[in-house]
Amino acid sequence: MAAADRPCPQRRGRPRSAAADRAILDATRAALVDLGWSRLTMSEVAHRAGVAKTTLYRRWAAKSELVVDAVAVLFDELELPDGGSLRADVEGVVLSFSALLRRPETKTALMAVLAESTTDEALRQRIRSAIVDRQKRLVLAGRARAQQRGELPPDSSDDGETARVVDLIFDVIAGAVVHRSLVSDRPVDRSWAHHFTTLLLEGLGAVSSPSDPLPERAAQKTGGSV
Amino acid sequence: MAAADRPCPQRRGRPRSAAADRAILDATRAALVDLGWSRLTMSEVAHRAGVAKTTLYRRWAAKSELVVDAVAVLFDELELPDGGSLRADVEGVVLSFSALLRRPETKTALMAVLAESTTDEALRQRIRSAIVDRQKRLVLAGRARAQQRGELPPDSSDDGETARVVDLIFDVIAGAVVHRSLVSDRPVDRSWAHHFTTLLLEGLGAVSSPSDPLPERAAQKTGGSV
Amino acid sequence: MAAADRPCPQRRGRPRSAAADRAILDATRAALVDLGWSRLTMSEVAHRAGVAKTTLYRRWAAKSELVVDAVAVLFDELELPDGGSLRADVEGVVLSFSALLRRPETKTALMAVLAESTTDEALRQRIRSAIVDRQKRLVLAGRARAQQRGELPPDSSDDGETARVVDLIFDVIAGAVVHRSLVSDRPVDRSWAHHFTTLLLEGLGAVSSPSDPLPERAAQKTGGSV
Amino acid sequence: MAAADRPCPQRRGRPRSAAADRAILDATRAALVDLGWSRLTMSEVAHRAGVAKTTLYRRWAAKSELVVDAVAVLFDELELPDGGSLRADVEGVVLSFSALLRRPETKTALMAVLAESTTDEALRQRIRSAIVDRQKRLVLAGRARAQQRGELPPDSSDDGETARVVDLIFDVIAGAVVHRSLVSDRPVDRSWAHHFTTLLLEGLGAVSSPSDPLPERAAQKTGGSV
DNA sequence: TCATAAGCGAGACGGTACGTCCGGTCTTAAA
DNA sequence: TTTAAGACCGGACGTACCGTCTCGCTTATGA
Repeated sequence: MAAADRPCPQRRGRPRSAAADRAILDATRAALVDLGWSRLTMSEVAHRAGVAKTTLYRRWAAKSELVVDAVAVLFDELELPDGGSLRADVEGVVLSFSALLRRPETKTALMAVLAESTTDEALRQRIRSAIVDRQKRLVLAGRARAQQRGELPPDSSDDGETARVVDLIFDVIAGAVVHRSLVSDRPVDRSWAHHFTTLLLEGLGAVSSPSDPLPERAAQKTGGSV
Repeated sequence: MAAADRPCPQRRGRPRSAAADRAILDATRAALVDLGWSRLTMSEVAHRAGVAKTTLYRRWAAKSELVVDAVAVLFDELELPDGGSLRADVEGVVLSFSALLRRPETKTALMAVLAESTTDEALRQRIRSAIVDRQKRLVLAGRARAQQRGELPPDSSDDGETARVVDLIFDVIAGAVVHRSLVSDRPVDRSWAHHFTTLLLEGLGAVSSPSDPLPERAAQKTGGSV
Repeated sequence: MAAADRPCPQRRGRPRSAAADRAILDATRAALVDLGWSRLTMSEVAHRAGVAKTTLYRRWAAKSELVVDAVAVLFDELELPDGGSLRADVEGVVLSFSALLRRPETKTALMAVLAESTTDEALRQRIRSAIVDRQKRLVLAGRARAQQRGELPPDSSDDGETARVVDLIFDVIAGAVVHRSLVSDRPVDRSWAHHFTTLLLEGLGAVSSPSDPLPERAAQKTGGSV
Repeated sequence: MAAADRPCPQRRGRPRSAAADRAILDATRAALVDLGWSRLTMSEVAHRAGVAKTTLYRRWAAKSELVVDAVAVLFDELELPDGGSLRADVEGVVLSFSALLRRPETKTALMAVLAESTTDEALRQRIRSAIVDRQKRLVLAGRARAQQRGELPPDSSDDGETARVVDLIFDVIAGAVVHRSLVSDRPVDRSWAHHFTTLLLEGLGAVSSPSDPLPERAAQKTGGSV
């Protein structure tokens, strides 16, 4: 993203240092771990990266933009290994997403840049394109697999309809995990993931009745049917 | 909350001004609207409230604590009017919660103090006791009504089980609305509320099939059954 | 001078620290000695004085104003001990003025603030009122003594005439000493002072003829007559 | 001076552009007029000259050296037209020197480089050889003419004695004019030049008595004898 | 009743970080 | 090799807030 505004491969004068780019983003993540968002300063990042402040400001206009780029790559590491069933896939993504949110650099950074973005339209777009919208690929992948398995009906002919459903599921899964982790501040463990998945797949009735036992670990491995 | 640390009803010397308390909280909300979180300063609040900075710091140790108290009262204004059905109640709370999150003072403040709280245990507790946990009353009320109507089975004899379910539903509803509003940055309108409620009540299958039409306004008023 | 803008002895709020004033001016002089003008920084002065930069800027808007006030007091230490004759008085003031200009804090500061003042009218006035005009007292004192001794005719009845003459003598003496010391960069010693005084008192002819021997030290002590 | 460090008339590779030299010195003078010394930057000079900063630093190591070279040429333009008498010659040089000091590029530059030179021996020598010592030619010329006219006795056989007198007169004339112009900040006009010359030629007594009327313009043209 | 204790507005205090600017060096491609 | 362009590191700039402090003053008791 930092390099996105280079109009041509070689303009004139000395080109920007790619090593500096890397060092800055690494230093930003390290500083986030040590200091959190509010005590993170541009000076500190520059110092840790062995770079002058001007070099930093040449690339990123504000702390929030720098942090978005620094943590975006971590979200891209999320994957959706095939668990063999829709339930297993949902539980898997819930657990791996919550593991990501437990990392200090992501949890402090994510909420902070979102807060910043409420009064900064450009930042809002940057967050969505660099972090949020990219993760919908996980929902799309899980949905496609479930359709192949016959667990879900094939795509509607209406593309808008499909997008609406994907967005909805994305907001519900991501929102629930974020809220549990960072707002309610309680652990997203196998048990919670199981009950959440039940609610998602079967609705409120299924979790309100006392008949949703947490399966044995062995049982989970084979994957429960929907 | 500001007064919570008074050791006895009346110490000695001049008592603290209640008018100052009010003026400060009002000024904080107004400044949040105008400036957002990151440009909000203690000096600005003091100036707007017509109060010295010392008066402010005598009551709140940090910007984040002040803001928590200032916006907490707004969350307490959330209510759950009886919509006649579980579906109507859920849609109602979704829409009124999202309306609250559209207010500039809440949306900028909520994410910011949550971000702050990731590196501040005391603040985390303050947020939970002043804002988050209080809203579970809405889930409890809706659930009780639904049980009275027979839409949900009565409480399990296991209190832990009940708390688990209430927490889960709370995280799913609140998380989905917050994510939709502040992260995906898309509107929580009647249509979205309807589809979300369908997902919550009936599970993934119900929203994936093309048979979940948004009812007419009139139809919604009478409330759809589960 | 720094305190000159206090409208009343005690306005409101915490009064400014007189100790800080003193520490800053002392630190400025010390830093001038160690660093010279161009490497002198506000940060360095603040650090040496054990004072925050804000405290500095609250009193002085710019480095040049600070330095003017810091060195002005040194110029006020110049005195004109009665040497018994006009010649002795002139030689005395030449030597003590040149001694002052040999001090590193004055020689680096004086030219620098004068340079600054060429593009800053306010600074120009500050320099004149704080440093330059005050030294005319030396010319006035020497002139009065010489008149008492009968070495010079009494004041003209025309005040403008008197001021004109005083200004002229002041510019010639101060200018010659400054030029010799700082521009030509050669020493102002007893010998130079003697010949300069001869020129001043008797005119060009007296120094151009080879009949102006430097008197013995003993002879100078008793003071040569004009 | 800029070219003084060329080891041989034609090194190897592309020769330095003489046009760049001229453009840089012109730009320096122009920038001095517009900005004064302290706001003059190397970048600004480079930009105005249409030259890269490297080209500038290849020729001058520091701002002060560049400025010395840029203004030195202006001082070389001073001349001493024969006024017919020693008095006329002195008044003439006083007025033309003060006219030079009224130019913004000289007045701001001269004091600034002198200030800089108080902590920089190399610069001090550069200033003396490029600017100061060259002007003694004016004193020498005036003195020679006066000797030819019989207004002054012929040179002493002692060369040191002669140099001492020339230096003294130079410091007195230049110092007085600089001090009047830049320190006292008052005009060097015909009247001041007349009284100063009287003091220089006849000594203090001549200006202290009320008998030194400013001659009519016509009278001055013919030139008063000493 | 009046001393005492705490509150109050004001604003100076020592700090820290800001984002900008400049100095002087280095690295490109072109000449 | 020099040139123009411009990125690089370093560091000072002057400003803005932070949270604390020191003032003179006010307001309620409780001795």
